[in-house]
Amino acid sequence: MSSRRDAVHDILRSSASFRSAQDVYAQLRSDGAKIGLTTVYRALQALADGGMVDVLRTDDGESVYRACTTDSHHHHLVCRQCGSTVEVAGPDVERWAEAVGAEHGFTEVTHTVEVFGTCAECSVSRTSR
Amino acid sequence: MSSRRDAVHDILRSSASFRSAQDVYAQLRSDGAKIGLTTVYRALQALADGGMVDVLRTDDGESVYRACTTDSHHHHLVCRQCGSTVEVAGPDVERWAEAVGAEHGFTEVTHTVEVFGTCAECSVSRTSR
DNA sequence: GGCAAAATGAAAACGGTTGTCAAAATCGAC
DNA sequence: GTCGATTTTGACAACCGTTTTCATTTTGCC
Ligand SMILES: [Zn+2]
Ligand SMILES: [Zn+2]
Ligand SMILES: [Zn+2]
Ligand SMILES: [Zn+2]
Repeated sequence: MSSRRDAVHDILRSSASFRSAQDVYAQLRSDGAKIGLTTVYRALQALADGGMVDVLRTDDGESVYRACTTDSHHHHLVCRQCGSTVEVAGPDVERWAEAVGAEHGFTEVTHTVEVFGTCAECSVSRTSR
Repeated sequence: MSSRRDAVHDILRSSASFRSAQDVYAQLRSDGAKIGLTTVYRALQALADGGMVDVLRTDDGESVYRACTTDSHHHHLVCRQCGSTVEVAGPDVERWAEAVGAEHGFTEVTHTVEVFGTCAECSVSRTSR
């Protein structure tokens, strides 16, 4: 179908970290791909809508995308420096969120949970500097 | 000190839901206050920096602020419809986040956790429509 | 009062994202 | 293959929340 969408998807699949639209666009262009920024935005949106990629917002309001390997519900442990990400499961957290919602009479309860830190690699390069 | 900052703070303290800068600005103006939008942004920023108010980002990228009553670390259960918010504690979640970080060699671990749902009141008005 | 420092706000700039719309690629008959 | 209809594309403009700028006003202090 859409080779451009596949190209965008491929970039994400080959990256361990969350990537922004402009980021993906820049890499595609430097890889020689003939694609416009608008199309990258549309592709990412479509992939996110279809549940093919995960999205989250950075502190400075940028949307970043990642092709996670786990199909089931999960969360992320993200390195603040290098952006490398580990998918993590938290059954206790899932239950806790549901319970908290129910306890206060809330329905259709969802949650956003992200964990940030400095990964081992970045810790080393920082302390050894 | 700053009477404008207090005015902004007061608006937040008198509201149970998270409010945006423009939102607070509109209310202050309609209350007859003589204040500029820039000052509202600055006041909210200062309050957030000083830990006087909590901030979170909505799905559409807007920063919203709330003067929480709890001084200690907590999270929020937010109604998707009316925005009314309950402060919730989750000791288990705190421990889980720390553990997950440590398990993967991450240091300086922080987390963002928010629970969303439809509050009891909004559920009623929805079903009875 | 007089003066330096801080606060204020109107307007412009910013930056990520979305809308527009005409051109290009793709599809589906014939 | 041709030709028209449909979809996709992308340069550019518009959008919108937020930040910066900078001249003016207010505040704190003597
Ligand atoms: Zn790292
Ligand atoms: Zn979860
Ligand atoms: Zn509600
Ligand atoms: Zn917490």
